Amino acid sequence: MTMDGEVRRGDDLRHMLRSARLKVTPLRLDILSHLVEARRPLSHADIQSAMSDLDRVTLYRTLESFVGADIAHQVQGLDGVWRFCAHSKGDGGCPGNHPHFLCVSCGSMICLTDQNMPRVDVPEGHEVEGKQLVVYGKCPKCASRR
Amino acid sequence: MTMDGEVRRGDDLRHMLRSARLKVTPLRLDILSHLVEARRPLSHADIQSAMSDLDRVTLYRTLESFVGADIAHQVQGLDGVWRFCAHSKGDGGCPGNHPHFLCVSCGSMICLTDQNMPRVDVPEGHEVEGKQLVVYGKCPKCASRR
DNA sequence: TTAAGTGCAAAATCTTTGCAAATGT
DNA sequence: ACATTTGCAAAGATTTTGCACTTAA
Repeated sequence: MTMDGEVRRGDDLRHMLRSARLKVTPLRLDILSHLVEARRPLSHADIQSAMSDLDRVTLYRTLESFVGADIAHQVQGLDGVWRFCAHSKGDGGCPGNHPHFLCVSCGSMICLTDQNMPRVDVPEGHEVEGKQLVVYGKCPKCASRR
Repeated sequence: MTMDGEVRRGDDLRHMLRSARLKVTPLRLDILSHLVEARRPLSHADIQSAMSDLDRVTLYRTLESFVGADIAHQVQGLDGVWRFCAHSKGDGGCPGNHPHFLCVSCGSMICLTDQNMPRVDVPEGHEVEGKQLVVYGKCPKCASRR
């Protein structure tokens, strides 16, 4: 990775936070960076193990602020675990609303950004605000080693 | 409700449990009855408040046994709360796999049994075992009282 | 300067585990 | 009779709250 690339990336992260009216702090840059780099939804545990001495509570609040400021969204699979995905634009990013795939064996989740959310009809009077579609099964790794 | 209806229903419940190779106990009949009558997914809390002096742990295990024996399925919305729905056949039942609607305001959930699950393409090598689609928004009650 | 963010301790919840007593088949 | 199921107690895990200290703007 070039130095230019790193600088660019850092600036992007700062910009994401600033335009979301969140203060730019080292910790937020760090957490956001992890989410963006991952390019897939990460669980609390994923982030914690990646950033060893990170306070649990602070992580809860940071992720909450990201979701609230709409620079990330949260999804959960059948396992009840929340996973967070940054809304990075362009290049493999995770911009909008799309289905996710969850591996029930290893717990990894990926975004299916090339798929659209289906149209669903709801009974008269119901107001739809959004949808969440999780496809679950085995990822290639877990499917093969069996 | 006629006496005949009640007798029939009780027999149905017994039959559901028996054919799932679960022992027929008063408690299971009671919990299953609630799920079947509700005709929509009920949360832990829903069931507990409906059955005042019910041991939490026993409820966990009972619901687990229902799901394991495949006479109920579990879904969760964006709120991270598990909800359980009985697989009662026919007449408004909740037999298969289908989308659900969750009211983000009051937390009630309904089955959209008239809608099919969408087809979703996953990347090469991924094995799909199932899907979960939750549409969220406001139910008619919560949409109107605003 | 000051409103927002962070770290630590502690509380409140939620979920699981172990085991003895009760119960369906 | 015997394997299941249930209720209680207690452990474990997860999530939230409060508050003093620090930091970005």
